[in-house]
Amino acid sequence: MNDIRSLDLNLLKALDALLDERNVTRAAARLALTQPAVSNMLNKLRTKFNDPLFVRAQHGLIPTDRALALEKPVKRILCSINDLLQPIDFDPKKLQTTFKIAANDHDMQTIGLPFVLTLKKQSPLVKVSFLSFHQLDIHTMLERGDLDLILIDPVNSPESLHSRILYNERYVCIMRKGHPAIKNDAITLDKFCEYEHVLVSYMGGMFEGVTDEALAKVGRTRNVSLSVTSFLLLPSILKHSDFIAVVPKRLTCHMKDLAIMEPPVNVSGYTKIMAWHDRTHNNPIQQWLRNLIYLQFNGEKTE
DNA sequence: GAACGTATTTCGCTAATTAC
DNA sequence: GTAATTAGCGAAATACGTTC
Repeated sequence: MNDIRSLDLNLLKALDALLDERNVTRAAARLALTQPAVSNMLNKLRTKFNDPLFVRAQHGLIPTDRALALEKPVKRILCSINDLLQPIDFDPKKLQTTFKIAANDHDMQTIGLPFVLTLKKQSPLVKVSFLSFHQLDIHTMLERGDLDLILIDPVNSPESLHSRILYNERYVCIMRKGHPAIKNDAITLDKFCEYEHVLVSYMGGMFEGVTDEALAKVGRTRNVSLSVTSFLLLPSILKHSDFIAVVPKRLTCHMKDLAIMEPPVNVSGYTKIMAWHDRTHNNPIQQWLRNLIYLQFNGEKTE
């Protein structure tokens, strides 16, 4: 009988895992079953949907059009069921879970650190895993539940995600205290362009950024002679050299022993958002997590 | 109707086989 | 060689009949 009475939800979980993994062995590992058990479930799914669903390839399985058509509805159904099973009221003190958040290095420091300190006071049993999102397939990881949340710029965020603005940021200029370019606790545009700069390029190898765009507008250039992949390297570089850097203002909270001043050119700031998948949109624990992060920067709960 | 025993079904395992 | 499928098995769950 091909109706809901004969449908085993575990078969949908198996189908979901098979669609993600395209491999019976890996799907079985994910479901904590043996490979033949999942092969058997696949056979039942084939009967249920009257379609082969997957055809064998040299390495793993290739989904049929029918299987691909089922992919999104199945994920949506499993997500809804998962939400149904979440407690309406939960006690943060007893909550035992791991939140997985992707962010760049300076967001881990400026957003992640204060968030974790607050979180641990409210939920001592919770674990947090920060992942550097560069070179990650963010959307797939969010869809599969390998990530809960990303901290990102709106321009780089996939459109299909839900998002919320955390804060607007502006840039400041930093260099070592006693730097020869400093005069009256400020720096002139000429001095700014005269000295060598260090720039952070997460993918590596870039020597131009928003500051160069701002300088170009006023017909000037600067000399970026050092490119690094992490903001965390900047303090030690700047302390022991005459390099200048332009960095997000929030980052300088952790750089008290450096000289911080307004850049002599109007560098556009940016907006930082958190983004999440529809899968977790209505999950009360995830909503609580998002509010906790939001409250780090904004006083009022609105979600 | 409750309790019990037996038959049947379902599920997941290991091992062997088959397909790519 | 790797990965999927099949066969056969045991354990657990479920269905059903019998007894009180």
